[in-house]
Order: sequence, then structure tokens, then C-alpha cells
Amino acid sequence: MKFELQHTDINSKARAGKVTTDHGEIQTPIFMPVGTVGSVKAVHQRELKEDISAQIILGNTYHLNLRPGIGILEQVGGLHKFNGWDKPILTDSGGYQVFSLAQMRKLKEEGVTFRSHIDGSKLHFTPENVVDIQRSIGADIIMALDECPPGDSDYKYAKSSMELTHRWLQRGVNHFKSTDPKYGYSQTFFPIVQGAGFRDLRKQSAETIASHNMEGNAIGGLAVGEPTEVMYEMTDVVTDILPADKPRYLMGVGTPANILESIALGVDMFDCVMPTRNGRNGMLFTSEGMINIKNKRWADDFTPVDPNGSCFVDHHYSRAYLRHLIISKEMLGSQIASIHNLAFYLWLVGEARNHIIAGDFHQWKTMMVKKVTTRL
RNA sequence: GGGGAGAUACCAAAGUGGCCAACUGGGGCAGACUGUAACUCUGCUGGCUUAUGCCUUCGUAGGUUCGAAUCCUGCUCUCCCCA
Repeated sequence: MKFELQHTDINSKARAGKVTTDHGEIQTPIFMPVGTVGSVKAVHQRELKEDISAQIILGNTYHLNLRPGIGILEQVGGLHKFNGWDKPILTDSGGYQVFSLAQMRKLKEEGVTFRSHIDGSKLHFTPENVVDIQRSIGADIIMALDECPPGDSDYKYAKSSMELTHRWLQRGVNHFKSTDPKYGYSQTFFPIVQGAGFRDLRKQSAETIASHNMEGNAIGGLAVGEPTEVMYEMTDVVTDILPADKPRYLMGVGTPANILESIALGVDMFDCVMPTRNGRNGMLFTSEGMINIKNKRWADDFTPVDPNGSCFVDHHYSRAYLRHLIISKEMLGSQIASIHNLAFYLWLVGEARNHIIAGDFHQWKTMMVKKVTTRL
């Protein structure tokens, strides 16, 4: 993987860059649609490419390991072959499941044991075997196994959790360096900053992560219950330390406003389930504000889903029709809403990039944050 | 023509003397959702007003009772079975 830093904003820490992988280039800042089980829910690959202009998508180690299982993925030659997505794929390590499936896991120095949410069977993840699994999945970008502690963790817990993540990181890096890609293209490995809501821990973690000198770095453990200002503050602290010549990935974030603010703080890569999940639940993000399409006021609004939108569904369908579909729980509703939201997210980061390059990012962002947080 | 069952809030359906403004589900109206256990979850859904308050409601008209959606009588309507 290669990263080229192309422009840096004068009035903020925003950057425009280019990541190059064996599966193609990624223009940053970028948003990466989440496809947990190898599928961006309700969206097919041609739509991802042509309507949404996605440049990279996510998969998840925990979920893909359960289904279809590593055997199948190795047999077919990796996830790209399996799901028909020939652009880059990044896989999360299962660190988020340490947080989201907290009731069904046990943390130990060695690793983490999950109770499968599907059949209750035991799964053991270590910093080493999640590298193996991600190599088998064929991810272009492999994430380190981390512990993602809740946003309201106290200092003592946050510190010991961070230290565990750091020890795991060393093991993960060692293992990554001693193993090879399985399918003939290169894979890279991103470590993850932790430290919950504490500046000194975040600082310490960012320094530790940076010292491993990997090709890119991630910021984890944010947007997990802490106040938004804390999230920005932590991001700010961390991006001051992480090297400028490597991409920075803020994991799991976020709302359109979160993304704009974080771009201004020097983040290059984002992923979030919000455009897809909230879309399925009837929430649309647009350049003029947020729409709860289930609200009665849209029942007879026969204007386009998003007149400013860039993709087919935005102009082909009306708000009234989309509301009808979502309320009737029709699959097409989920599809339209997901495609629209993802296309908007990709448009948003693309515009951010254009404005960074043009030099007026800061004022554009200020205006855009206002719009995007409006409720229509 | 004979016999039987039933009418409860927008719909369906519990409740068969006080704990009933009335279970529950659907529908409706809002809200939530941030590295996806999520096409999911939460709240409200008679009126006034928001209170340990009042008023009006369980087909309809009366009655019994301290007290009725619940018991009795008349009426209206619906459904099922047999002719």
C-alpha cells in the first residue's frame, strides 16, 4: 500500500490524499461502506460502483469467520472473488465485537473468547489468529485486534484496556510481519489508537501506535457513548501525533457532521453503519438536512427523494413512494434509502476533498455542518 | 321456520361485580440508531389536561347494586348450524 499526501488545508488540519492498493486507488478523505458479512446490506456491487462510487468497503472478521467461514473463503480465493467486489476491502478485526457483544465474550491476556451470537458455540480470537483470518479473507487492509472500551470507561479501566491493546498490537505486528499474503496481492496492517476519553492516554497510545511505523493508523474507541465534544477532542489530540505521511482512519464514525469535523481534524478514512442502518430504518441524510421519511409530512410529497442527489434513486423515486415502501417494510425501501444515503456520504467526502484542494474547505465545512444537522 | 353464538377503543381481541380508561397484537403518531446480534428498538395512541385530577366510553334503552364492560329485562344488529 502507498499513501500520497496531495494537499493540506491552511485553515484546518484537513488533507487530501491518495491511497494505492493492489485493488486500486482510494481518493481521501474517503467514506467506506460497511459490509459486515461480505455484503453492504441492501446494495449490490454494481450499485456500489456506479451509483455510489464506493472506492473501498469493509468486512468483519468475527462475522465472516462464522459465516461463510474461512474454509469457503480460502477455497474460492478470498472475499473479492466470493462477493464480486474487485476494489479494496478493509476488514475489522472483531475488536468492535468486544464492545458490542460484551455480554457474550471473555477477555484474557491471550485473547478474547466469544459465544457465537448465532449458535452459542465458542470462538477464540487472538492478535495472531485474527491476522491469519484476515489474510484468508484477503483484506487489503487488516486491522489489529484491539479492545474497544465503552465511552464512559473510568481512567483505571481505560488505561489497562489501552495497555492490553498495545500488548496485543505488538503480537499482531510480529505475526503480520512473519506471515505472507495468500492470494498474490499485498496486504497491509493498521494499528489502532485507544485511550477512551482521556487526553494523556490518547497521546500515549498515539505515540505507541506511531512507533510501530505501519503504513496507516487507525483511531478506535470513539463514538461509543462519549459526548461528541470528547470525540473531537480525542481525535484532535491523536492527529497531532500520528504521522502526516500515513493515512488516518477514524473507526466507526459517523454522522455527516462528525465526518466533516473529523476531516477538519486531519482524518482521512471513515466507516459507519449509519447510512445503511439508519436508511433501512427510514432516515435519510441529504445536503439540506435529515429526513425521517416515516413522518406523515412526506406522505404526499411527490418530489424526488433528493433533488440535489447524484444517483439514480434520488431522481427516479419520490419521497411519498419511498415513505410508502419503508412503512410497508418493502425491501425496495431499504435498497433506495441505503443507496441514497451511501451516495450522499460518498458525495460529501468527495466534495470535502474538492474543497480541500480548492482551498476553501473551512468555510464550506462550516456552512455544510449547519445544513447537514438540520431536520427537514 | 327451528336451534345456537355474539356485539369492547381505528382494526382484531382479552376482560364476565370493585385492582378497568380497560391485557395483548396490528395499525397510526413520534423518537433512537456511529469499526452492524439491528428491514431493529423505545415511547405515546378516548377527551380535558398533564395531576396520587376530572369528564365521557365497552351495540341500545331501562333495571338490580354502595359500586356494572361484567348481573337482569326489552329493543336493534351480526354470525353459525338445521330445515
